[in-house]
Amino acid sequence: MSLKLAVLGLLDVEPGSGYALLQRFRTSLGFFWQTTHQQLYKELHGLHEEGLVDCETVSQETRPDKKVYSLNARGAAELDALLTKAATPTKIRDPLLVKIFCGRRLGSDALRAEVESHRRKHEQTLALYRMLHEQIGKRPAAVRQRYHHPELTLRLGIRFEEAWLAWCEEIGAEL
Amino acid sequence: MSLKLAVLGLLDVEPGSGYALLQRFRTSLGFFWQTTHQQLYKELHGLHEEGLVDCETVSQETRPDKKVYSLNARGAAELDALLTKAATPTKIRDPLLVKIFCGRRLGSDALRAEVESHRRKHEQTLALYRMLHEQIGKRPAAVRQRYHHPELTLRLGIRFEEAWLAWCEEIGAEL
DNA sequence: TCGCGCATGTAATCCGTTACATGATTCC
DNA sequence: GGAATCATGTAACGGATTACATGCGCGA
Repeated sequence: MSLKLAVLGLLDVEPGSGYALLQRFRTSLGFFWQTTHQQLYKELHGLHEEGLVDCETVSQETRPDKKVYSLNARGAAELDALLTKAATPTKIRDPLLVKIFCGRRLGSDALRAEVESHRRKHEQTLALYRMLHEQIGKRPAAVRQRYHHPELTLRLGIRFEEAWLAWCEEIGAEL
Repeated sequence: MSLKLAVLGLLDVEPGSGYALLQRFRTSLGFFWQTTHQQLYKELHGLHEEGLVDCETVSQETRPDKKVYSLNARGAAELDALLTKAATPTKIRDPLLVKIFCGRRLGSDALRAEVESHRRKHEQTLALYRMLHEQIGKRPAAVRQRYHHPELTLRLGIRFEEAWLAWCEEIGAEL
C-alpha cells in the first residue's frame, strides 16, 4: 500500500511521466522505500484503471512519446484516505542481522569483514544524507518550507545511519 | 532468502517442530525479521524437499502428532554457503516515513498524533529490549557466550529504538 | 561504434500476508 | 462453557524481484 501512497504523493506535488516520477523517487522517497521501473509502471496503470489519475500522451520530437500522469479529484480523495489510516511500525529486516544471529558457524574474521563492509556503506550513506540536509538548510526559507516534510524523514535517515555506524564500530572491535 | 537462513540457523542450534521453531523465532530473530506459521511450515516443507533437513514424525499421547525437523549435513553445508554470501544493506521501509513524506495534505495535528503513537510503541519496544539485554547480562559467563551473537543484534535493536524515540520527540515538538 | 539517457512495457517467479480450516486438551 | 495452547495445514492474493525486450538520439 505504501507504493500507492508514494506515487499519489509524488503526483500531488507535480504531474509527470513514469520515467520522471522514477527520477524523483530515487532522489527522495527512494532513500527509505524502494521500487523498480517495472513496479512503478504497473502501479500507474493500476491507478489509471481505478480512475485515480489522469493520463495524457505527449508526443516529443527527438524523444520517445511519454505518458504524463496527474492526480485528479478522486485520486486526491484516495490520498487523503490513505494518509488517515494509521501506519504500524515495521521490523528492521536487514539480512545482516539474520546472518549475525546465525553467525556462530562463521569465523570471527569473516563476520568482522562483513561488518566492516557494511560500516563503509553506511558511512557513505550518512555522508550523502548530511550533504542533502545541508543543501536544504542553505535554501531560502520559502523553499525550505516546501521541503519540510521530506526534511523530517531525512533526519531519521541520518539518525539511523549514525546508529548503524556506531554499532558497526562497537561490534567490529569486539568480534 | 533470509527466512531460509533463519530456519537453518535455528535448526543448527537445536532440532524442533515447526511449532517449536516458531516459538523460538518469535522471541529471538522475530524482533528483526518476521514470519507467520504458514510461511514457516512452507519453508520447512521446501527445505525437506530439497533434502537439507531431516524430518521425523513423533506421536504424542495427549497432544497432536508433531514433525521434528533437524539439520543434516547437506543443510549445514547450505547454511555455510548462505552465511558466506555477502548481505547488502536494506532501506528502512517503514510506512510512517512515506506518510510523513507525503504528509503536506494531512494537518499538523493528525501527523503529531501519529508520531506520538509511534513514539509510544517504540518506547515499549525499547523497554523490552533493555530488559532482555539485562537478563542476558545476569547469566553466567558460559551461558552468555552462547548468546553472544543474538546479543549483538539486540544491541542494534536498542540503538534503533533509541533513534526512533529521539526522532519522534524532536519532530513531534516541531510539528 | 559503443554506451548512456530517454521512455515504456511483458512475463516468470518468489516472498509475504490474510483468510479459512481442523481438532484435542487444559485451565479458569 | 469458553478461551488458550498445541499442532498442522490449504488457498488466494498482492507485492517485490529479476530477466527479457524494444528503439531512437546523442556524445565520446
